Amino acid sequence: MVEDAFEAARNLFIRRWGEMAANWGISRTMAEIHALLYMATVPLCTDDIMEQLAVSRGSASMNVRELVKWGLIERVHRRGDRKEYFEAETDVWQMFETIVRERRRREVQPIVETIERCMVMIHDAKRGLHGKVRKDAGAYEKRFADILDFCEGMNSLFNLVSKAGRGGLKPVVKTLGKLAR
Amino acid sequence: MVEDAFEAARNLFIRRWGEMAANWGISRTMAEIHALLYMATVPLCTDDIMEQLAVSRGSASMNVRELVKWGLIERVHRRGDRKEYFEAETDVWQMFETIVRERRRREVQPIVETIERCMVMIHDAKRGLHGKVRKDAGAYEKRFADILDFCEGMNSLFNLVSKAGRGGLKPVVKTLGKLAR
DNA sequence: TATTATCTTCAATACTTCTTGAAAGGATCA
DNA sequence: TGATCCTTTCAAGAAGTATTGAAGATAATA
Repeated sequence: MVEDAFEAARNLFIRRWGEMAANWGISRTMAEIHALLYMATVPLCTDDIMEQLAVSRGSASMNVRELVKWGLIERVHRRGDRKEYFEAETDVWQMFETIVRERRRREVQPIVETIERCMVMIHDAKRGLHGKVRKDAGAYEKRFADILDFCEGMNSLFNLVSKAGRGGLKPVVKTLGKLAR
Repeated sequence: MVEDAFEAARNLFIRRWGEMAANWGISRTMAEIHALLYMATVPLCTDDIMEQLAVSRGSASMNVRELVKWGLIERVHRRGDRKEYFEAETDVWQMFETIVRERRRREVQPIVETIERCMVMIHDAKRGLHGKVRKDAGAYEKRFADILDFCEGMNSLFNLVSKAGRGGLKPVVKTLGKLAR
């Protein structure tokens, strides 16, 4: 039966998507649910998810909630049906933007703030030093400043790519291609 | 004592760096060792690492090896000293390139290959279908093609930014700024 | 209001990953 | 060669994460 080929392809993809996510600190099941919904042509309910991925109701519920919080899937209601259905964002570009924005906020921002604080600490301690110790202070400052610089650059880059790339990455890549030459 | 301020700042940074890494699927200790070496103004040996981070010899050895494999730190030998010392790459840009290149190879490539395979499966199964089933096949194909497209775009973007950005991200950001306007 | 359908929560448990420390392996020195 | 110093390995155990399933909460219906 041909539907088997579809399902095989889809399941293969779901599995790999989950494995990849696991390497990036995202729970495998959460990513599998995301992949399942991404591929689905109609919204799915909790029971669909449980059945297709062989996970418990609790797990499905938790992970779905997390995905909604991330903004990667949405709850959908159907008239005359008490069940909740879920639907994934299928615009890959939008997906990317959502993920990067969230991770930046949750995981990059804290380290940036910490480094800023570290720089203040070093700067304060530096007053009235001389010789080797002062030189060391300078080295520390440079290390911190370099990372900060990098973070700021990546930040702008993301903002710009995000704006410029809404219609696809091609024009961005093209422009940069010229620059690199 | 002023060195205390240096150490406090450094330790704060090391802790945060480790926490951040843990969110990205990198072992906390490995990241802490990396941060310790990144901040160090001289190469450190295994005993330094053990002492400063309070980890066992085994753990230090394992994690250091992994970092060398990633290309983020290097072994350094000193004349007249049997110990091995370690030194981190301190060019943040180079660090970024190394990390992205490695992760792409290890984690993104597999999913790209899987998707390509999935597309072939769907394409083969599609022959001689019609009506709704054929339409579904089309939907599947589009989902796969979209991700692939995105991956390819990001790939080129990274290659270009990588080339163009060696001297810092600023010119890249500037160029893209014009494009976005 | 009672009933039924559905969703959420959470303590117990299964699973995975990380760390330890001691033993074995290698290299250098006297 | 034997002694010494240092590194690597790995089985056992600790720590951290994810999953389950059933009880409790919630909401729609009759």
